[in-house]
Amino acid sequence: MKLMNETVPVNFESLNGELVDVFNNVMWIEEAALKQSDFSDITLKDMHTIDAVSMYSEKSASQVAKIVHLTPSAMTTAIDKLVDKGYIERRRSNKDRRVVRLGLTHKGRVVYRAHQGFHRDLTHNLLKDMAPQETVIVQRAIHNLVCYLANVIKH
Amino acid sequence: MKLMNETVPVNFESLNGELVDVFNNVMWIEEAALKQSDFSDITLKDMHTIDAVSMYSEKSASQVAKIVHLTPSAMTTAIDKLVDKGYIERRRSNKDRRVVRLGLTHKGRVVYRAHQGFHRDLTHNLLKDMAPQETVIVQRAIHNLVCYLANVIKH
DNA sequence: TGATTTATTTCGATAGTCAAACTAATTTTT
DNA sequence: AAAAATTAGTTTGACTATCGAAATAAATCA
Repeated sequence: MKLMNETVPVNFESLNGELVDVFNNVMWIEEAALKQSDFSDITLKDMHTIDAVSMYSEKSASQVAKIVHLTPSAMTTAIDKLVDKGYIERRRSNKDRRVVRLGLTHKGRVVYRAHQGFHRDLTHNLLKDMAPQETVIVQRAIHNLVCYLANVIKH
Repeated sequence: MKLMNETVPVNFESLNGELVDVFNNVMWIEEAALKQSDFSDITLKDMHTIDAVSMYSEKSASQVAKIVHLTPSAMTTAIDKLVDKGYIERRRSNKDRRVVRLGLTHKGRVVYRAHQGFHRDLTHNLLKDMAPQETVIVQRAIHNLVCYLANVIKH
């Protein structure tokens, strides 16, 4: 375990604690919000699938599987469910008839936008009462995190 | 859907995107890191249970269940597994013999500290190359988020 | 004491996941 | 051009996590 030293700001531990809090809870809160919404028939994981399918590009099933870290077989059943519930459409590509192109239905686009709204609210609240030059610093911090995580991925 | 307006910094969308990235990926990265570690026999959810049991307080099974958002029955089986694997100890309270007090074994404390280390690394990297007065701003932002999420919980 | 509440466990059902085998379409090799 | 290898997706079977309802056990209340 690392010990604190003098160069670390005194409230490192409290920041760390709040960060852990955020990570442990966002997912659950998002899930709970979804259950109380008009789209209670899908889970947060379904939501992420819908998000990966997204609005404007026609991604293949395996591309989406990769994004959400599911195996192709799990993706198949996930899509089955979302097709049944009317959020996603399957179309066999004419170019290469092995591939399945995925797209959102009207209902899918509605829930996609709602989910985007949720995330925008988070971002707005992250920046609450911040001066423009302060928001830049926050942005740098989040960017640090993204870079670090990207590095962890490629060990 | 909220529209952007002039008071919002131009890179709101990019910050929002990176934040979504972080939320969608931390969990998965944490899970993957765990699989490659010496503790590949537990999942991230197990890790969060261990974290909730934590080092120094003797929490009951249902308290831990509440923290990690599991039903008591699911908690029972989750604990069974972690007891078998040697991470957690069950002790019946002498005060009230209905309640099960949970504690970490030596192995449990080791993995708990490793997990704390992971989170501390995240926090360190969030603050990478930041001046002390900048870290305060970042802390304020994260605190905003915690407060917002706490509000969402109690609708 | 008997009834009620509380903490945990057991049981049965359901849903999500993976790996392996399989189908169909495409590309490469010979 | 036929055969072999590759690729995209699906089906199947096994396993795990989770929940809700009922069971158990202990404490508290009337």
